[in-house]
Amino acid sequence: MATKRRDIIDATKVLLWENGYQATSPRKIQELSNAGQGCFYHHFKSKKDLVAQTLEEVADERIDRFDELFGDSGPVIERIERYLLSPRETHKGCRIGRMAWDSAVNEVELRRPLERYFQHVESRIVSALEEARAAREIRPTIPLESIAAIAIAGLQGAFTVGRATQDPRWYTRSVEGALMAIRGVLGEAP
Amino acid sequence: MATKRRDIIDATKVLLWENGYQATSPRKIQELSNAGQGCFYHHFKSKKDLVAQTLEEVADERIDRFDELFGDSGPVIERIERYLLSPRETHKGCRIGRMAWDSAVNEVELRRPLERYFQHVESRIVSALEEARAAREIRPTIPLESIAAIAIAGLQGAFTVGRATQDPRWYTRSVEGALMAIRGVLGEAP
DNA sequence: GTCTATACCTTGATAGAC
DNA sequence: GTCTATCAAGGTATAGAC
Repeated sequence: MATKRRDIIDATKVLLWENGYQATSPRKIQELSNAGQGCFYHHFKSKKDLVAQTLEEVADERIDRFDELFGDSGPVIERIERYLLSPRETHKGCRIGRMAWDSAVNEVELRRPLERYFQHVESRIVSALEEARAAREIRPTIPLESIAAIAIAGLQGAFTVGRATQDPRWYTRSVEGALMAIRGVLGEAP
Repeated sequence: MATKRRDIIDATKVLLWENGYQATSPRKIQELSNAGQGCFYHHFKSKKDLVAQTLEEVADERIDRFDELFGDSGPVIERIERYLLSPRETHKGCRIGRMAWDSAVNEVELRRPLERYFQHVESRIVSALEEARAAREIRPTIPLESIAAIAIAGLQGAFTVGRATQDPRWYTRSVEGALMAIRGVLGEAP
């Protein structure tokens, strides 16, 4: 271990996902990473600075994970399915979307990774739909941006109702509903 | 003004919606409602107790508001439209769903009103769809519970991405996408 | 680069006067 | 029912030794 900078960021990732921005204190991060006060403030000039750097890493990771799931070929409905149906810790929610409901979202530096993530996912889904349409694989009955929006918001909303009710069936029903709806608007293959 | 109890609850509603549970301190509530420490703890035995009572009221209000929008007759798609397209303060989100991303959700007493709200909305939408199907107004191609789930999760997710990006277009696109998808699976009127 | 000590503020709650 | 005074604990950050 060259330096504790990495341990501090890793501990922050855990706590952010578990408890959000506001409830993640420097002290708790220090305890989890076994770093002292001085060490912490040597590497990061403030809690906000640390979290900004951490969220950029998290966005990178989640973007990579999305790309891995979504792939770059195959029937578009299957690609969307892999994104929506991949196993999740449903009660914890999306590492990125979760941050929208914290004071984190009020700071530009903390919001930027969230924008970047959603922008990426949206544009990848839309591109895939465009290719499928060009290849006559689908005959969508509504705008492609709307289809992507259903997938993305459907998943994020599934997390919200799942957490509010603490009942994973609400999550499942929402995600599967979104998927069925998307199938419905993709149109018949010729 | 007989007692300050009401002012305290009203101030709590404002602050909860604005900042969530964790960031809403007894002190800030006291300032906004012009009540002292003693007064506060005379009426409520703790912050959690106050918030539990406040959230029950908020759930009642939002349920009433939903019923008002959704109505009890007319084409079911129009009723769902009124729910999804009613004007909102999109950057603040749903007074109820918002609480799912706060430590509030870890306490049974605080979670109960959230469950009650979502349960109500879900069962009303499903009933309306059942009636419409019985009346041959619609020929749904997917389960009615799934349709309701798209509406509910679509709206909640729209709030999340809208807040994460701070761009109301994401909200609009998501809500309208959900609506188009629902139209797509309702089937043709005979 | 890492540690301990320290400082100052906010939080959530209690005590006791009026 | 309402007020002010007070408190212990934790949040965020700085100072200075090693």
